[in-house]
Amino acid sequence: MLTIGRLSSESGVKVPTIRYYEEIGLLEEAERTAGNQRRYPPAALERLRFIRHARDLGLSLEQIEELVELSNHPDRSCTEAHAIANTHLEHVRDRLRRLKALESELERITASCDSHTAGECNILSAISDHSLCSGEHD
Amino acid sequence: MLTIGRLSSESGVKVPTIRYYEEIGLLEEAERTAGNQRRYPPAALERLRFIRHARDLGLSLEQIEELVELSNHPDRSCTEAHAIANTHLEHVRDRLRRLKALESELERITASCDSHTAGECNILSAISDHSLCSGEHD
DNA sequence: CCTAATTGCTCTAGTAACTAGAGGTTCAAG
DNA sequence: CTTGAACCTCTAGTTACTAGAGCAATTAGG
Repeated sequence: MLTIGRLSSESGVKVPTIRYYEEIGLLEEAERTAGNQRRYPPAALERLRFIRHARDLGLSLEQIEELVELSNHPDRSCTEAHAIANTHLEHVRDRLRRLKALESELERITASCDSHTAGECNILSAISDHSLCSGEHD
Repeated sequence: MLTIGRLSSESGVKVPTIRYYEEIGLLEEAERTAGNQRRYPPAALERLRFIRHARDLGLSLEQIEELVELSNHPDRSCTEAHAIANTHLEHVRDRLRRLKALESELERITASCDSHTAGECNILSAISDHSLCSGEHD
């Protein structure tokens, strides 16, 4: 059985975050010692690592909850898992596209100014003026 | 003088958001009619468009506040504006890098599964298993 | 001039995903 | 048995809004 601190250091998820996950029902409630402290079975570490990685991948807690549910029922179709992953991939690609447009625009903006007083600073006017943007962003 | 609704539709910023901006001091307090409704001078539209565009560029309200401050003092050095824009550009490039790593990983994950039950679904195990990731992400 | 529809007002509370801090308790080592 | 680290609960704060309740003002049509 692991303490919450141990679970935290092994999973890379902070202690208050673990308690938070329990609170919102993403993590099963832990057993308690006589003194009311949480003790976790090794399986909790697996689960937390799963959650952690999925978070790193950018999935929302809601999506993760669905995946956790799914892995609790190994007999169910994994179509949902595919759907979640694919939807997310679409999302990521979309963000990539918009970030690239953004990068060019910021490059243009920062390159456009070589003055030294705010009054003639092109950065300020470039930010005001959306019409100069080449592509659309966000 | 513009009503808040007009200001909203011309700027693309929603009405409650405009009130929120006023509340946090990002936008000057508007004049009021005898009946307590806000009325805005055309300059408010300029300002809101600036804010809107800066938000679209991904700047935080805090950063925007600095820029607004700066443009209120045209005599001051614009070094700060450069710093803000450059820092943000760095941020964007960083996110771009990580999103690309993410894209490859998601591609790998979704391509890896052709089963139909959650029990043998590679998506679920791939998400558990960070060690398969090629690059680091987030 | 009156009425109805639209737009406006304030206030509270909710969202995501945590994080920070207060104030107190339990545990493990020496 | 004492001490100090780790634990507990609870409240409130973060960012940038959004939603809704309940009511007041404005504007267009008749």
